[in-house]
Amino acid sequence: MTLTAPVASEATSCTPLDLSAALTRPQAEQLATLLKAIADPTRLQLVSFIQASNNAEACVCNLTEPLGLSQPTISHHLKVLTEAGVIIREKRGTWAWYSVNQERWQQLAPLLAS
Amino acid sequence: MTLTAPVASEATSCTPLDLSAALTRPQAEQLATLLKAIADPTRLQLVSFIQASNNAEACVCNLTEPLGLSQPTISHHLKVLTEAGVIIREKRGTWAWYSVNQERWQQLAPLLAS
DNA sequence: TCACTATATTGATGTTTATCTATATAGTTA
DNA sequence: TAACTATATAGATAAACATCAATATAGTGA
Repeated sequence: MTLTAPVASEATSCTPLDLSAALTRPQAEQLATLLKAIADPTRLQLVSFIQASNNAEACVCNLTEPLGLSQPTISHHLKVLTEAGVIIREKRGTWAWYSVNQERWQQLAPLLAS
Repeated sequence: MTLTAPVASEATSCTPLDLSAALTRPQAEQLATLLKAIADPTRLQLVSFIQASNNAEACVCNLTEPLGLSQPTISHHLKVLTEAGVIIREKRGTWAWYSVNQERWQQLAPLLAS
């Protein structure tokens, strides 16, 4: 004889939550994708460095040296940020100029204040 | 006319950026730690579920079923969120009640709207 | 005390990710 | 054309992480 499974209506057990106002899985996944893109110290510095540069744009070679990482690693991080829509890539000649998507970045401003 | 070089003043190498206004490494690491805590769809839903519950607090057993994950996994995620200061843990009897750190959560509001 | 319940911790496993070196691609200029 | 430069991609590796089953801890009540 096996033990009885927990009864759903048991008085002392947990009441189901009303989740009609909560984040759905797709919503949570989409938001997590954006947050993952910036949840890395190197990528946060990359965006900050681009923002702090002269015309609010920078190329890969500007960013490699101050971060002390290899060029492919910087390119990789910039790709992640670009695909998340946090920064924008514009090719001019052999250079790739990156600028900050201000609308997206402004959404993150409240978090940066802490 | 010839194609635009990067900037007339610099022919070959990149001009160093002025990073005096940019995020320092320790600042970036601290912020990344907070962002990592919420950059996960399950943890975003956990916070949202707690927020949506009756007194804006929930215990582990409330959260296990709607997420379809094991109890140890939920406890693990709640620990990550607690250590990041996103939620607050209060033990009452055998139950552990979790509530949202409203100040932190409000900083996310602009992102939730997008 | 003992049994039951709620939650936390441990240890293992498969997946993701940050990083490198090596190489490829593409634009510029001789 | 070839050489040079800036950037991207491929492949490998080690670390971090999400998850589970099993177990430990701690509170409650008979």
